[in-house]
Amino acid sequence: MPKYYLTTPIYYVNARPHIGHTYTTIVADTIARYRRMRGDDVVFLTGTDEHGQKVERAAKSAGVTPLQYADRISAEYRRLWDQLDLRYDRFIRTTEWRHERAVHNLLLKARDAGHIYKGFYEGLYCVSDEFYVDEPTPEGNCPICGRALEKIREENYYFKLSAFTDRLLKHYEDHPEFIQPEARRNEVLSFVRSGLRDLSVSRTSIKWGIPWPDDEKHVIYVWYDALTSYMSGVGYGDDEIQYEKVWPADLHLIGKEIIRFHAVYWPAFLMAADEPLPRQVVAHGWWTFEGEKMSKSRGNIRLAQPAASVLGVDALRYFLLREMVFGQDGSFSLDSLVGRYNSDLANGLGNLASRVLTMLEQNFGGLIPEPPAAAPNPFADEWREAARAYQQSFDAFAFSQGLQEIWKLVASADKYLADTKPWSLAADPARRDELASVLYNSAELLRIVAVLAYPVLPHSADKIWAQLGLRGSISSHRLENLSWGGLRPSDPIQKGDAVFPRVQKEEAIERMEQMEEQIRAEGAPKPAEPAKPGPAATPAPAAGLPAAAGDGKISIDDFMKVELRVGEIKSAERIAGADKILRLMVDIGTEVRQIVAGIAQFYEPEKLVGRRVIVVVNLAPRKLRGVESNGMVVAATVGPEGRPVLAGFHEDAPVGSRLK
RNA sequence: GCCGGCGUAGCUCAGUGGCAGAGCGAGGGUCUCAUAAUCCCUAGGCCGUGGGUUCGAUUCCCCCCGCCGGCACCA
Repeated sequence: MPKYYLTTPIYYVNARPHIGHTYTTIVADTIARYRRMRGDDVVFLTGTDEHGQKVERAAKSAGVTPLQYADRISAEYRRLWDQLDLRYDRFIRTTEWRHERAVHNLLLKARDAGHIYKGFYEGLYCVSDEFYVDEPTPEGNCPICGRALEKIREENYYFKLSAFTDRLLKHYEDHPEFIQPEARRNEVLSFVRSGLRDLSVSRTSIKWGIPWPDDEKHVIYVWYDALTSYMSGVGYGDDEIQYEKVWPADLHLIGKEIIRFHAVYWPAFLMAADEPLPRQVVAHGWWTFEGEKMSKSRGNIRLAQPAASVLGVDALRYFLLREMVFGQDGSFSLDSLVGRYNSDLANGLGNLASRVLTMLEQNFGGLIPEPPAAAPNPFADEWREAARAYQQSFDAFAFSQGLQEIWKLVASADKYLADTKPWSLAADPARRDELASVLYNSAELLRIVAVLAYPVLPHSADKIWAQLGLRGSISSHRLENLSWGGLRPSDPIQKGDAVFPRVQKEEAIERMEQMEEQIRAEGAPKPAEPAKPGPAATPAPAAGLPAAAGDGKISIDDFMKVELRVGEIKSAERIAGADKILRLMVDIGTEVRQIVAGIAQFYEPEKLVGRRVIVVVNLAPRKLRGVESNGMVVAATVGPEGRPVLAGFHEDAPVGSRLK
């Protein structure tokens, strides 16, 4: 039996689960169920990523330890997966001991092979300003205070990512299926081709993480830590027998925002440690809500529970898989959710089951009829063709297409009934055989539909299965054994309630909205907002400078180091080759400064002239797009896209005045 | 700015060098087994704009417009 090991991302515990996490996990669950029906020995891993600064901060503001905080959110994820009956086989938490050991294992292998080096941030440092200086004055002094600079070295461990450029490219070349879909693959390709820089894989500024082996000042980079959970979750460094059996992963299912970590860094980390690479990384798109990006700051994040509880888990699964063209972005709206439910599930599959079962009850006393031996099977070719196309689609993650194939069979069954009119046949005792044949064929096609739909509609398929009087679990059915004639004549059916009762649209939507409100209000742990708006799922990979430590408070002296002055914009123009930045000439009283500001997408240059702004005048100069910037214009950062809003005054403030 | 993708019926999307398709929605009709379900008929859509290649282009090429993504750039 071939094994199939698939993973969802290890979800970051700085936020509660929403429809995006749920979508990924539902897709994974569907693939797992589908693969089992194909006869694979499936291992399905999910879990939580619990280290890093954001968790540290969120815990602090919640007044608990990071681990307590992580415990809480991690449990919430598991509770939700259980509620939705998502049947993962393994759940890994990055705070588990076995995981920590695995990370050390992998890291040491890479280090022993010479792919990790103790690097140093090397540069100039101003002791009095406590500031790393990128660009000193021409005399080699501090641009802020003018004092002499010291050369310093800040310890950091680096991973030799640059050395893997060629091997990665070759791997992509040799395994075109490694990154899916195609568009994502191209993006990764062009990213890698543009050249890779070594990656800092340790931090000294963060405490909440896995300590660096034999150097406890450092904590291991969160992504190195998180990605390794795909291995620690199946025994790496702990249960080698299991690990050997399960690894490498056959599929890492992820969202498109974390493709780089999975398609570039992760394979490089594995190459460095000489471990086998995963077979496939598949990135899906994002759900928008009624056309808008979902984000916390917009308050339009959709939770899964309302849909699941009003329409049923299967309805949610069906919608998510049917509505999104896999790989592209999809639009989630309650209106189309209920629309799909009523038209495809209630009127389609549910109604078909209902009419077939009723006629079996009325005409054959609730027993499967014996079709006459000579009766032809009108669906003989059709169902095979549909099953084939369905498999082809599901193998390619084209769930929407695969579902359409199944629904063609539902439509065929409905049409068949309309054509053969079993209710008329029933009126004529001489046509009893015909009636038996028609109802048998319809019920049998329904059985096949139930089997094919099982991975997406596990509960409903099981229900239909039982209603048809079939025994055992539909999940143990193997697709390769699927054949016509599974219903045994004389077996009793069990017509029960409708599988998908039709709902009144407005009412259903209202109930879901109320429920969402309620869940929100109940306020499970309210994680602290991240410092910057935007997708919170992706910790910045930048190998930047350590952030200020401490309790977050600064002294007035610290603040006074920042020299803010009133400036007036004398001119503003766009910079060729840069669509986000403007070149401003700003009068700050003593001089006119050239300042580059990232506001080009929101301000017309012409309208800025004459405007009074607040300028940080003692910032180290920096070149942007080849243009030197001597200072910074202060602006608020607003909304999910981080729109800048320039700070200004309501009363007259002379140019050059200092702010404090 | 560089790289890539997209722009087809009200909506969501298929599709091909040679009469433009599906599902949903909407309109009309029908059966009555069924969950006011089913089934049948109905969309006359400049296949984004302009140009080129071709006997012929929605499908190939170029320009433009619009939208989306990746990268660089938001001191």
